Amino acid sequence: METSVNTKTPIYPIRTAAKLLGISIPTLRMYEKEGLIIPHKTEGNQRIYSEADLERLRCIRRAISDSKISINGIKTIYSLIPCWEVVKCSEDDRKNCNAFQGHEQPCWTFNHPNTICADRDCKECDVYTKYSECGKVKGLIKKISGFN
Amino acid sequence: METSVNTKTPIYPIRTAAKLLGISIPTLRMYEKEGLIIPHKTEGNQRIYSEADLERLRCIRRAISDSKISINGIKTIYSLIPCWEVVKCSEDDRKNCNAFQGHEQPCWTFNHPNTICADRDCKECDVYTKYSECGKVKGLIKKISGFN
DNA sequence: GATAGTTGATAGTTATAAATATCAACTATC
DNA sequence: GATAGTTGATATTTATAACTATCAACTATC
Repeated sequence: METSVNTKTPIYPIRTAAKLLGISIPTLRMYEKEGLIIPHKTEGNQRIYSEADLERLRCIRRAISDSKISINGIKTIYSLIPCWEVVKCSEDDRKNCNAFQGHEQPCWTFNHPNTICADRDCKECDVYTKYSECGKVKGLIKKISGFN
Repeated sequence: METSVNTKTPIYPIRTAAKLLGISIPTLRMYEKEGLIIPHKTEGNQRIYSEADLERLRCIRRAISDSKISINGIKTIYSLIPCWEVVKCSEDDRKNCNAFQGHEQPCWTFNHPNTICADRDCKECDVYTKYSECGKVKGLIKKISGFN
């Protein structure tokens, strides 16, 4: 168990995060509303970002600014992540899962009643943390088909 | 072997296709330049579209106008289609294949020297014809992981 | 308890992707 | 061979997604 400060420790309030990324505070809130990012929150509901969150956000910014992929495009790409292979959910889970059925929203933006994910915290889940960019998504698709 | 006129038979010149879709001729040319569509061509290099082409284009239009996915987003999504599972290419093929490695362009926009695809006509390939929309792409990803 | 920073919401701005218009050179059809 | 339609290329327009500013109500820190 990691106890010291690491890349996942939330430390930056929204103003600092925005400044480090070179964007405005409302933009950060929008990315969250769109389901691209899940920052930590304080008891008083204030957002705090970790170094890993910033890295994820830089990745999102590259997709938007450099690769010219729209936010809805990014959401759709995230929705293609084969999450069922990552969390190893059951056939019943998949039947009950809106994320498995759809292709508009990332799985972590859904409620998951009656699935293995119901008890889990999406922002700690590998599906959310490990496949933030296209190359990694494609890498996972290759992997589940037996290749690398 | 199908001999009569079917959905894949090229019949519409560009003006007709544009009118049927409610878009301009330059827009149709742009979609082709971006690699979203591969229309048939006459001996004199003029485009002719089939009913299947129109259906594909309607699907692209929905992605852009309704789902708000940018053209580069659509290209990226197409690049995630696990084509290697569809054409059953060899490990050597995959090593030599820019489509397998990348995630910016659909595989049918690449030259495929030194792969099984070198001899094939991409616009007849299942990769191009069968996975024109997101739901179908996700369906294929599910399938190769053993589910439906 | 006063100051600084946050919240979500709405209204407004801006940057630019997507679409169109126009062109001279070429192809098709009668 | 004349008319209509096409080609690719470049320049221009337009629609709007992405972003920002501002607000009163709330939270944090001294």
